[in-house]
Amino acid sequence: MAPLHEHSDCPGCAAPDLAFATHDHAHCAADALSRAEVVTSAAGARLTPVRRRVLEILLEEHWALGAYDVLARLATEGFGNQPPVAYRALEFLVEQGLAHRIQRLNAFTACTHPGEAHAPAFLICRSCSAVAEAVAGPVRAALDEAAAQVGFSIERSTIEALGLCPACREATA
Amino acid sequence: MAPLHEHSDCPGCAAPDLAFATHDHAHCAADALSRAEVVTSAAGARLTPVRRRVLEILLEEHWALGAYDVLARLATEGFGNQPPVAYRALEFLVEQGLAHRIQRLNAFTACTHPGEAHAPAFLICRSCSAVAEAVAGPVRAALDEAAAQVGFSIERSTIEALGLCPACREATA
DNA sequence: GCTTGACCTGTTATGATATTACATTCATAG
DNA sequence: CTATGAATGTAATATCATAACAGGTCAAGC
Repeated sequence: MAPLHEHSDCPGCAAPDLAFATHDHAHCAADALSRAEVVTSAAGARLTPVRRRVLEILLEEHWALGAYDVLARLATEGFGNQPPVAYRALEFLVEQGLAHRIQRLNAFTACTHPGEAHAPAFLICRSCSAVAEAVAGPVRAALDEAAAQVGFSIERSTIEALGLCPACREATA
Repeated sequence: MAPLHEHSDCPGCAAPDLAFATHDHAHCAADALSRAEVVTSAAGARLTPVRRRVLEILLEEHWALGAYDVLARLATEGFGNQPPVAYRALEFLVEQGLAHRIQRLNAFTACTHPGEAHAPAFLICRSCSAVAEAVAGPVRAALDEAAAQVGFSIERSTIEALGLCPACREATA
């Protein structure tokens, strides 16, 4: 799929470490939303009000939200306030590649590169909680290689790192 | 730390894909236990009865057990039957590098290479539930490189792959 | 325009995983 | 032998997740 705008025009969108870089976040979020429209309609799926709203909520910040955090937001806005409401919308977004589940945090984050095929790796700052999607190609390749050596075939992978983002490392030092 | 025996003498222990290979499991488990004694005493820690028993339970099979599974076993053997009993022992084993937590499964597995420094990667068979520790050096190196590119410093990493082990892939085909 | 069927949303209820707080027991250094 | 810190036991509760079913929405085809 072609990007909806030239990323080289957009300082921030071009960065792999989007979440850690200062950038035009309103643009970043609006772009993700419009890509979401494209992705879902191409898949013959419907980006309904709840689903769209959940994505908007995830897009507000570059960190991960628990399902119950999302649910609380939804409830104040007139949507249902039972867990399945949030879990179903989140599951849909993950299936469509519009959001990711962070296993370490039992939480969800909006995808910063929707519509682009990628097996993501996540960098999670333990100080400010920001979550960035790293360039995962080489990591995934190394993992595939390790699996191939023992005859294991990988279907899904979880690659997450916990540590300090540049800004927090700076602040700590 | 020097290994407690020559692994080249031990078909199975030499394999990186121990969990997927047929091997002398009694030996494998006994070896892990004796290494555990060494590791804990070297660290000035105590391998108490509960802790030792939890490790033995994890060592019975090469798959991951939930904290409540472990707890149920402990309870039938006269140990406490409240969650903290299991969680504390498991936490201790993880701290000592004698067990690992599998984030994807919310479960724990005995380490197959205790006493050897390693940032592990796990291969989880979705069919037989076996969990193997893969050779993770190159994977971790690639992840470190990706993190370094954006100035992120990694403290802990989670690398897990879900798929089919050689035997189950064979059986499915 | 009606029907029908698929999908989506909402709710109840429950299950699964994990932690806090505090009381008690145990091992060991002094 | 006793003081001390570590380990264990227990109750209570917090947090995360799903099963099962009822009702509503919407668009395709008649």
